[in-house]
Amino acid sequence: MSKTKKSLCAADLRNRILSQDIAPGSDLDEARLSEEYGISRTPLREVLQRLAGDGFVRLEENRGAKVASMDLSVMRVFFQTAPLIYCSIARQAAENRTGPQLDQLKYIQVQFTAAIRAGDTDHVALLNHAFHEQMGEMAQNPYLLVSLKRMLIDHTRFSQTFFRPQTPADKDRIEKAIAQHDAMISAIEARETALAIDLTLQHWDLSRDQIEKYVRPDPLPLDVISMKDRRNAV
Amino acid sequence: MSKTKKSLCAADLRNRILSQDIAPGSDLDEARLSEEYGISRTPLREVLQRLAGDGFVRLEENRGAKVASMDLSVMRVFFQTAPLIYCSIARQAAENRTGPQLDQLKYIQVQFTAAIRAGDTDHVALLNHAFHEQMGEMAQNPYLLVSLKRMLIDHTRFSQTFFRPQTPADKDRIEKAIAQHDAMISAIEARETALAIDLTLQHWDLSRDQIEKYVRPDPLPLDVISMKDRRNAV
DNA sequence: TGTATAATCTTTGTACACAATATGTACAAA
DNA sequence: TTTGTACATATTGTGTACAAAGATTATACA
Repeated sequence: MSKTKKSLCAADLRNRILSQDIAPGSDLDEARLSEEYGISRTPLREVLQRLAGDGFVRLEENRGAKVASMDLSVMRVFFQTAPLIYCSIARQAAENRTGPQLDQLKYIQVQFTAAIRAGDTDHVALLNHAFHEQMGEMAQNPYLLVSLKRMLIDHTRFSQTFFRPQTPADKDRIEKAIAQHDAMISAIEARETALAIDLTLQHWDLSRDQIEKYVRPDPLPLDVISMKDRRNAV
Repeated sequence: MSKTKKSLCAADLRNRILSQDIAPGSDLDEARLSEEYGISRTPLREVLQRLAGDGFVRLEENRGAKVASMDLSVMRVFFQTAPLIYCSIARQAAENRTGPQLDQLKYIQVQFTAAIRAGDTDHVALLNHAFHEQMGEMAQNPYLLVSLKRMLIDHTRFSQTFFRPQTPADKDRIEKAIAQHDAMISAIEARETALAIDLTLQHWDLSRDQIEKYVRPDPLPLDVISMKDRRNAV
């Protein structure tokens, strides 16, 4: 019973960090959290240790746990490394996947699509996360898997806005992402390694563009008058 | 004071696992270890949680901690993945290393060489481990670093025999490894990326051959008579 | 004698109390 | 106004006791 509480706590903290419900860099108060989740401080601390091991939080001596930060230097490395890891995973997923793993991937994709159709934006990002984590499991490569998991923590946090469409163009991009997932499933099922890698690169390009758009949005108008001028000019 | 005891415990367990003083797959008894290191079970459990996060041990629900196993399937993936990770790390180490990091690498190499000259085989493997971990730090890529660390855990355990030379040929190989380390330091210092990668591949080849030789040793003689026959024949 | 089940023992998990350390605030001195 | 120090407060770290789960042994029965 209390085991459930503990794993529930771990899962909830995980999701809250991924969805930026708890902001990067923020402090986690042991006493508060242990009360919130109805467990004692001892097991809560163990949960934090595990989250630290998986890279969700960072433990500082006598200063408790902080949510993993996302500074600019990390972001640079993220963009640099993502294609390598994602493609390596895709290759091995196509080569090594098992039947049950594929079924699980399809099941996640069904939920993912349903969440988008239902406008359940909070879950969409987490289900997208689960999709790519499942691909990681399918690769059956524990060394690359840890890298992938680290990347996904940041990727999911970066792409929070991706699944909150504002414009029709945003909705198109999401539809494209769904289609790419479907295509990846087919490629992996057919063990078409080269295709799986190619689709992964396309999927990455789509996601990267969206993240860049979020990080470097269109500048605010300089002033109202210039806006009017420009509009008249057009 | 007790903080020291705790980190000492963590470091010692780490080293004992790396040097196979504690065998892969073996159980770790909390009560016994906490007594052995003079700390209470609570902090010891935290140490184990951390080691689990770093991939040294594996925690099982209500069954405590076991040292990470090394089965055949893992080994296959290890050989498959090592060049990718090691070369990626070498590239970025050459590109991103800082001065102090380089100094640290040189310092480790001095200790490494000295330990070999002194025949201090126990420490040699750990210093080799430290050398490659430091290269990982220099790459400044947290995503790849976690992969590298996982690889190094297994690599160090695999190559226990490497640094216990039996034949003159073994000693030659160790000298070659020292020279390769030195060359890598120079390449990284000069930021010669391509050279660093090339040296890393050579270093990997050397290590891989040695591991293979350990895993698949020369077969025992079928019987004494045949041995004599063969010797006379030669 | 072999198997199933109960009792016992061993080991892990949790709660809580207390100790150690860090943080914040008030006040004094430069 | 700024800097340094002492004290109060808050938060984290550790030890111990107890609860819960697994493993083992003993015993009953077929």
